Formats: sequence, C-alpha cells, structure tokens
Amino acid sequence: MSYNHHQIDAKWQAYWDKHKTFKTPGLSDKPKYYVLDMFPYPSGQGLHVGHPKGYVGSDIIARYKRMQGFDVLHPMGWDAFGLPTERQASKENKHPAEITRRNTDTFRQQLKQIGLSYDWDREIDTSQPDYYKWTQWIFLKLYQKGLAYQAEVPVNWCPALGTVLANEEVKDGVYVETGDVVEKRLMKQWMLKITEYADRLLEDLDGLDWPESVKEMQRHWIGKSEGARIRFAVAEHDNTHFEVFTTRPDTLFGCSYCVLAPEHPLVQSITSAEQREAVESYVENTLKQSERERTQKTEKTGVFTGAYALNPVNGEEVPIWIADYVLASYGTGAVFACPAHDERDWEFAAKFDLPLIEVVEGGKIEEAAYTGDGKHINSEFLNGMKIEAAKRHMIKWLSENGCGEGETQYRLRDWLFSRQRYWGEPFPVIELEDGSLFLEEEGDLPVALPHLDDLSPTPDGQPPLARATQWREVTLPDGRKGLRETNTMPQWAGSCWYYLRFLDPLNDKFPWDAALEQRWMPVDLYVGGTEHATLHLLYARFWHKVLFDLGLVSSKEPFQKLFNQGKIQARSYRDGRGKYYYPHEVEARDGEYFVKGSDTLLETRIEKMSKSKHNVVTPDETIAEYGADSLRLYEVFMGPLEDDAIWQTENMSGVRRFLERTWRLYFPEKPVKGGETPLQLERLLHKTIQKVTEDLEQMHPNTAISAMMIFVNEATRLGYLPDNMKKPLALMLAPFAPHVAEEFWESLGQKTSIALAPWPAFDPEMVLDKNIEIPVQVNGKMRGTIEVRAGASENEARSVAEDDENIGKHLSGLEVVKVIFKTDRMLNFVVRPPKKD
RNA sequence: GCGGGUGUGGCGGAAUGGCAGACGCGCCAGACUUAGGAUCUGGUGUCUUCGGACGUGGAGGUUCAAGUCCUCUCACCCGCACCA
Repeated sequence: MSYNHHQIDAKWQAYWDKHKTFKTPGLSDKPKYYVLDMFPYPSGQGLHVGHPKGYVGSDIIARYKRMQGFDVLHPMGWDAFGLPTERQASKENKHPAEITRRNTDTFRQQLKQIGLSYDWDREIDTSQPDYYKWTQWIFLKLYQKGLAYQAEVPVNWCPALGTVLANEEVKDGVYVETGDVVEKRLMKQWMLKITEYADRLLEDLDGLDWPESVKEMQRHWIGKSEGARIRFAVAEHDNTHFEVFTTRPDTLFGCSYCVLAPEHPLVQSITSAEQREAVESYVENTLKQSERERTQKTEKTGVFTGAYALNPVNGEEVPIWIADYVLASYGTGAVFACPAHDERDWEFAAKFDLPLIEVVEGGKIEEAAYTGDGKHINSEFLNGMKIEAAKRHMIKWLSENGCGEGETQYRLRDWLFSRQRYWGEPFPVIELEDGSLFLEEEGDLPVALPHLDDLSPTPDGQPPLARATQWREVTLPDGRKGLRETNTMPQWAGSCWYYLRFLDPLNDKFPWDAALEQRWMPVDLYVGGTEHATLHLLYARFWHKVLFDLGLVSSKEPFQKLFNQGKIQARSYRDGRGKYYYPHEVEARDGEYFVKGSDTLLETRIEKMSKSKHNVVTPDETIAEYGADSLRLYEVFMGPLEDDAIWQTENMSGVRRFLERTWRLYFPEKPVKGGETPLQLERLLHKTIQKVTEDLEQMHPNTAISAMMIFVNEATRLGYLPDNMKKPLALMLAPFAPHVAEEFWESLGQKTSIALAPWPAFDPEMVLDKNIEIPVQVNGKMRGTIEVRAGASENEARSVAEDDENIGKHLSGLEVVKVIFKTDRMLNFVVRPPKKD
C-alpha cells in the first residue's frame, strides 16, 4: 500500500466533517485556548500559497493544544464588506452579495483542502444582516457614550475610489492600498473619538505579549508628547493672540521668532501691507502642492508676515513668519522658534538670517542646534537648572501668569468613520426634518442594505444609498419624517469585534453571551500579518476598551499574544520590455535567467505573489501534486514562522519524501521482522518528543519537523519502526500532517480521531545519556572529543583526555595553567610553555 | 534623518557564550535495478605539505572560549518621516 494523498486527504477531511471533530466544546472545567487567525477579505483572486502560512502555523498550535487537553476555540470567517467586491459587482452587473458568496465559497473550499481544524459551524460573514445587525448595535453604544459624532472636517477624498479615507489609510498623499491620489476636501462625516482612549491604548500595550516592533509602531502612531501651550499676543493688534504648543517650554527665553502654518486663521489679519503680496503668494503656492510634494522637500521655505509677537516671558518683540514646515494639523498650527536648540528652527534661522539665543550650555550653536541637556543660561529664573527642572518651572510660571499651561498632545486623531460606498454597514441613523438625529431602536436592527441595481454615486455626488429613495425616506411612528444616513461604515468596522461574535455566532438575542465571553476571552494567540499593526489592531483595541467600559467584556485587551507570520514571496521574471514570464517558460544558465530555448535575458526579482507578475502558486496545484500534508509541512518548514521566505515548489519534495519514508515505517512494502526495540532508538524517540514539545511551545515548527526527520531517518536505517514507537510518532506528527497521522492511527486499531488523543510524554530518564561525548579544547582550540559517563568529574574527564593520543600531543611539554570544565558540556586546558628556571 | 530588524556553504536554514553548518533542497559516488524525476547507502564550507590552518558582512574589544556579549562600520529589509 503506497501513499496516495488524494485518497487519504479526502477520506479524513470527510471524516472530520462528518464527526464534527473540531466542534468547540461547551463550558467545562478544562483549561481553554482561543487561537484566532486574522480572518481574510475574500477577494476574487482566491488564495495563493502565501496566505496559509499563518493559518497552518496557528492550526498546528490549535491541534497541539487540543491534544494537550485544552478546550480549543479555532474559528474562521470572512471580512466580506469592501470596495473590490463592490467594483467587481458593478463590472459584472451582479449584486455584491452574489460576488461575496462566490468568493467565500472558493476560499472555504481552498481552506478545507488544507485540513485546517476550524469549527466551521462558527463561520461568520460580516456582510450578513445577522452579523452587521450587531455592528450597528455597537455603533449605537458608541453614540450613546458620546464617542460618535458628525463633523465638517477636512477629509482625504480619493476621486478614483469616490470615497473618503481615514488618515491611517493615506501616506504621502496616496491611498496606501492602491496608490490612488488623495486630496483634501471639507465634508460632513461621522467621526469616532478614539483620541479619548489614547492614553489607555498607549499604557495597556505594556502588558501585552506582542512583538516589540508592533507595540513600537502603535506607540509612535499614538504619538504622545508632553509640553505646554503658550499664548503669544500680536504686537499692535489689540486682542489678537495665537497659541503655540511646545515640548520645550524651558527654551522660551531662546525664542527669536514665531512661525504660523500657512493655513493658520490669523495669517490674513496680521499680515502687513508691505508683506501681503509675498504672504499671499506663499500661501497659495503651499496649498497648490500635494501633500506628497510638501513632505518630500527638505529645503526650508517661508515668508515674514510683517507682524511681531510678544514673548510672554520677557515682553520681547519677535517677528512672525509663515512656513510650511509648521503643520496646520498638529498641535496649534503655530510654534515659537528657538533656533539654538531645535534643528528645524536652526536650519530656518540659518537660511533667513534670524538670531540665535543660547539658553542651554553644552553645544556649539554656531555649528548646529544643541538639543542635549545642560544648564540654562540667559534665562533669568531658570538659570542654572537642567532641562527637566526648567520645564517644570516654566510651566508653573506660565500658569501663574496666565499665559499658558502644561499640555499633552497626541499624533493620533479621531477616526473618520464614514465612507461614500454601498457595500458596507448602513448607519442606524435618520436625520429628521428639523435637523436633529434619530437613532434606531435596538429592537429595530438591523437597518438592512436596500437592494440597488446601480452602485454609482448620484449625479449630484451623493453616495450610492441616496438612490434608494424608498428606503431612505422614513416616517416615524409619531409622524415625524426624515432621511436615512447614506454613508456606510468603513471596512474596519466588522473586523473590530468579530473575535467576539465567534464566541456565540448564532445568538439572535445578544451579540454574544456573557458566560461564553468570560469563558473564552481574551484571545490567547492571534496570528496575522504585520500590515495590520496600526490599523485593525488599534481600532479593535479601541472598540474593545469601549465595550469593557460598558461592562460588555471582561478583559481590558482583546488579544493577549500576537504573532506575525512572515510573508511568502516568489521569484518573478521579466524581459527588457517589462513583459512577465511564467517560471515554466524560463531556464537558468550560468546563474542568469533566459526565456527557454532563447537568448532573451530576463531580469528576476523577489516579489509579492500577484497574477500580473505571473508568479502566483496556488495551494490547489501544490496539494494536487504533493498532498495537503506536504503543503502544510513545507509552509512551516521553510524557515522560522515569523520570517519572510521565498516559495520554491521544487523544495517540497523534501517534506514529501519525509512523509513517504514515514509511511513505509507503518506500511512496509515487504514484511519486516521487527520485534526488537534498540535502546538507542528508544532514547532518540524520547529526545524527539521532548524537542518537538519544546519547539511547539516556542512556535518553532521548522526545527520540530527537523527533529522528527532525524528520528524517521534513524528508524529507516534500522529497517523498521518498533511497535511501541508507532503511537508516539503518529501522535507527534498529528498537528503537522494530520491526514497521514489519522491513517497511521487507524492502522494501529484506534477507533477515534488522533486529533483528540493525548499528546505523548517523554521519560526524563530516557533523554539523559549514560555516556556523553564532550569536546576537549587546548587554549580554546578544538583538539578532540572524549567519551565519559554522564556527570563525570573534572578529574575523571581530565585523565581520559590526557590519555587521548591526539589531545595528549597538544599538551606534551606544556604547563597546564588552568582547566575549565563544565560537567557534561566541555573541557578546556589553558596551557603555556614551561618557565625555564 | 529617526525607530525596529536581518547579514552563516551553491540555496532555504540549525546552533542555553562551549564540537559552526542540524534538517531540507541541489550536487557527487555507489547499491538495487537497469532507460525511473523511485528507493537505499555514503559523501558534499575553503585551503592543505594530511599534522593541520582558515572560516558566520567588515574592523576592533571582553572572555579560558564569541555566529552568539560590547564598540565602531558597511549592506539590505520593514515602519515613521519637518509631530514643534
């Protein structure tokens, strides 16, 4: 009987389905483990082999934990609302729901053939009314808590997409996902007050078992900075003043000018007649530049307004400039400049020949701004103090004199929460004729998306939902009339709480049951890509904290441990004209790549898999050729789970051979005698169990597989696998290659799934060898190895070493100065030529 | 520029401060067979006077001992980027 993966894969996948092997257990006293994958957006492209890397990694852990006796929750679902589906629907003239169903069917089928141990009865789809009903419900909670509001705000309008984007989705003036240009526009939008939670989002990061890089990214994104707000009066303009924010109030005596952002509201009124032309042209020029151009230039520019500000601390008059290095959107849109101790101000002052006033000792301010610590000088009541003390004194002075106060600023802004799209959650909001807002009653949810044939914006620029006039026009029971909100929620909304719905996906009375929430939360292991480091993970933490404050969840944080799997990339080939070639059209010669049978030289790159680059490998094709277990093994054997890796299908033959070798140990081609159980192999088995167990605890599947390969190679060399080792090996293999493991298990007469069998234990006695080979060094150089009994003393080891021919040679005629000995580890002689008397 | 990370054979990668290169791919040789991309066995960092010498991006340092710790430096990757 040879290994036929088609048959084996199908047999056990059907078995797991039929027996509901991975059904989540109900409430019990056993320890629980919630392993969650970041659920996918079901795109029309289907999965490529890069997607399952994290899924396989988390599935190995889920299966391992089950075997260890944990109750495991391991669900999967679809983040199904979103723009690409809406666009595909328009293109095909179909409804987005139909496209979504088609895509989720593909994804589900693709995932099932990998043998992932999801509880498919908990599958959720964020675009289904019975799901988004509760997304709307949470929105009501946010609104009732005063965390959702409408505002006329400058938004990131993306003409190509016909919608607005959150700040986080825009970088360098383009949409990070597609590269489409984004422009600023003033629009009335829904906002969520995430800033109210900034401090808690920052502080609670400390207790999380997350990669430090992700925590660092979130800290930076929140961008807390402490300092002071200071009021400057404008000279010769009665009752006119502006405020600046600074983190260095201690340098106020060093202020030699002030700068307003070109967009600052005061610019118009304070500009002098002589400077008006220059100022207006500078402002106009600035506004014309895209955000991208503005952030990419390095040279400082600016214009004097002709007005002067009064430094509150000493009454000095300083010129007020405008410059685009001051951003309207951060702080107060104005700064006081202390060029001696701030690099940007120093550059600006150097360019426009503005004075430097040194107020902190220690630098050479003629050469560069000095930002280090030192004693204050030229600062009256601050003289002699170091920075920290001086800051405190200045803030005290400012508040006592009514011209400022301590303040904390955040980079984080409120979350722009509306989109002008069809395929998203409708807001449960009606605007009444008198202009007031009416929020739907909880019992009336969901506000279902109306059916629309045309998903484009209206001719007058309103969102698609404005086309659903019947749906939109509402008369309340009391006779009041109004119009429904036509914006929809952004895609992030559904993913902000899906991990909670998995606890209780069919509940139609509550979003989740309180007892189940207490049983399963928080998520013990959350696996996904780094691309969600600041968006999804920050938004979800924010919602979770709100739910916590409402008493709806019992943990402060949703995801206790986060693991980022590495990306899988693939080689792409293209010719001088930019045409891409498939790998099968390419051949390598002398380290270069050519179109097969021609001299057309190809440029090769490692890139993200994409259809247009002709470098996509699908799980379907690799499973067809090698089987699901080989795919699973290769996904995690390539290297550390957290590292990026390059996909090379040819290399799958290694793990496939391993499975076949293992298969022959259970189903030998020729009858073997067997019977004997060599002690060496017995010891190796226990060492292997130990190694695999430890590696799983540390999420190192690659080295665990390596250990099992060593064991299987050893048994193959012996010629058979002793009967008493057949169960432990199958059990160890089960999380990694579950289909063959089930087959082995069944062949051993077992009637129930190996997935629920107990994880094998190793005998601590058996992993310790009786005799140990230890390295011997002379002056730190390897000179051989000796075999000693375990736990041998220094003297024993030393005498064995000195008797060794080769080692003895390196010691002869030399004086041993020192011997370093670590029991069972190593022996080192430190020697030198003998002293001549 | 700032923050984080990574540099090890032909390739992917292993190594609690203690035998560098486990395991896998590829390659070489052999066995069985003989047209098979099957299986098994052995070999595979470089140089070598066969004693050994050198070797983890580069240069120093700490240590009996460094891929691992420290300092400097180079290259690449990721994130942020005038945040006052």
